[in-house]
Amino acid sequence: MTDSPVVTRFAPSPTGYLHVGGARTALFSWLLARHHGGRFLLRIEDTDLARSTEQATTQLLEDLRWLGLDHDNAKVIHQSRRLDVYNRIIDELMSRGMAYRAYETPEQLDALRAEAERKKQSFTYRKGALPEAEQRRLDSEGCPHVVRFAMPVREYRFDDAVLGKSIVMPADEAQDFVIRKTDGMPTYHFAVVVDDAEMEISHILRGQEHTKNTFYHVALQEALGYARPVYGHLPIILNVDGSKMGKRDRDKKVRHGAHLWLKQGKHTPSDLAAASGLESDRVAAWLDDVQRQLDLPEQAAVMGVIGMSEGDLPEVLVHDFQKNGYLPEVLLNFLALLGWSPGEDRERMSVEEMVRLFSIDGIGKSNARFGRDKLLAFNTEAVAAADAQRLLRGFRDYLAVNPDSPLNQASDSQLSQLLEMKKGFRLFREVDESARFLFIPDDRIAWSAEAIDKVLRKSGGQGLAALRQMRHTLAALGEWTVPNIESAIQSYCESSGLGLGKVAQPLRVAISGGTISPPIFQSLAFLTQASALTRIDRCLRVAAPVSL
RNA sequence: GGCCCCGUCGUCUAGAGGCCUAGGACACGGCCCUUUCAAGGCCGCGACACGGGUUCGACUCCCGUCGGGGUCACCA
Repeated sequence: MTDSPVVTRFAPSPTGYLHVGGARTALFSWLLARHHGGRFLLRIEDTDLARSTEQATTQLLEDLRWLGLDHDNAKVIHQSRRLDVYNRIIDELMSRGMAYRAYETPEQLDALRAEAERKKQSFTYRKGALPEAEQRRLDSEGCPHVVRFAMPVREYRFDDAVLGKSIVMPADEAQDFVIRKTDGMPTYHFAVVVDDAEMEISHILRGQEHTKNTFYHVALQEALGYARPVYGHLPIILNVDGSKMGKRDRDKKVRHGAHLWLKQGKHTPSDLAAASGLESDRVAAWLDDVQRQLDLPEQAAVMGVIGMSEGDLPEVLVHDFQKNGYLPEVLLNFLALLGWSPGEDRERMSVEEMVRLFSIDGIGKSNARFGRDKLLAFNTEAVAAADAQRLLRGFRDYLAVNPDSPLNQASDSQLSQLLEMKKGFRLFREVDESARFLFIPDDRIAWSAEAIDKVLRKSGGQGLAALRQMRHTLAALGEWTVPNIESAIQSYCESSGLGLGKVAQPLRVAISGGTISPPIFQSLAFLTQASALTRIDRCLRVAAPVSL
């Protein structure tokens, strides 16, 4: 047992929203630190100038905040602001002859790689390709160059805490990798090693795609005299079908929906562009090329036009889960289970329990598929067990990222009332969507043709007849309360010999426009009597224009 | 393709040689409840990738085959 403090970190590159893979890596690192009473630090790896954005950083922080994965460094570290540190160390390495300038252009390197491939050899870059004199000449001319680390050619190995074994790289795979790019920025390999050492990181949990990089990092650590942290490489999270998970899946789904919309409505790509307020060329190119992706606002615009909603898309970003109405602690619980188990049959855990039970030993070695069914079930349970305050807070978090919902006008007590009415719901989105009709003006209710047909006109207009009767009964009601409404409707059912379903459904359609709503008595009571009657009258006009 | 990692129900997993006629969860199927959507109750279906070893004994150890994934950047 060592008593040196456990310090972990999450070090995302700000190139987009946080996705579930990243969230799980963050979670495991966070759990490890919290379990040992250590520290969890956050660092932004923004050394790729072209791809990093300020907005992504903001969103990343917001996603982590929503998840509740708090970091212990008040000041988040940005690598792009530490160039002087990296350059100082790189200069030092060069003066020690452990790093050198290299002048090949990307094209030249491509050619070398292609040649190696043709000879069925693997390409490894090693110093010495250039005669000493030539190297000096180029150095003195100040041509564009990268700096490479002269990686000592020998076997490297490290112990992987997740796999529970040591991983070896043979000497012939050692190569002089780039540590400073032509633009003067350090590469990931270099910045990561320097920063992890300076931040005194003790444990690094990261995705399996980094396994091979670890040998480079170990070599650098040895050259710089840094301590080696414990490494653990996490298995990958895949789609349900076994393919690699990515944001692309959502784009794919939207494109598919767009093509359907074009075909069914006999629209052209420029119609779509015009309707969604985008450039026609861009939309057309996107439709034809599966490699292209729309950015988020564009995606939303297109979805609006073709009638797709957030719930139709597979969630891959943490933000998507918030937007669809999951509780963050549920996402965390589910993500933790994807690749980690506390043993025995333990599954539903609060964040505190996960902290208590977490250990690297419990992390699995095989890739996991991300199935949303179980997550949904977890959320349903959690939401049923949560107290009113938690639900209200969760609902507000949901509404904050769904600014278009009319429920944003609702008061806290109204929201709590809806949550109570919809007991048994799975996602906040369901509560929202099924209750929106309660918050829009009477003259904005749009009746679904299908609902009117099925519930009101079918069976010789039985539904319409019931609705007309109920209109009178409800109009005659004194006090507009749930018990009064209920007893009025119940007694009508008895006297008419109709089942409650035959009466409730027409009413539901009349006041909501569709066939899904919170329980009917409470929905009616939520509206005013006048409003309910207005809606019924309008519905009757819409459904039976001839007979009126 | 080279190198590396992995392989238990459809999915996530428990399992560290006899506790296993392989446990749990979700999904699925059936029945019940029900004013819609949900929720709930009861019952059920369902896996150790394959082939060789080692052992008195293998889901557990070894080898091979097959399958999946990762990686081969001046991206992280």
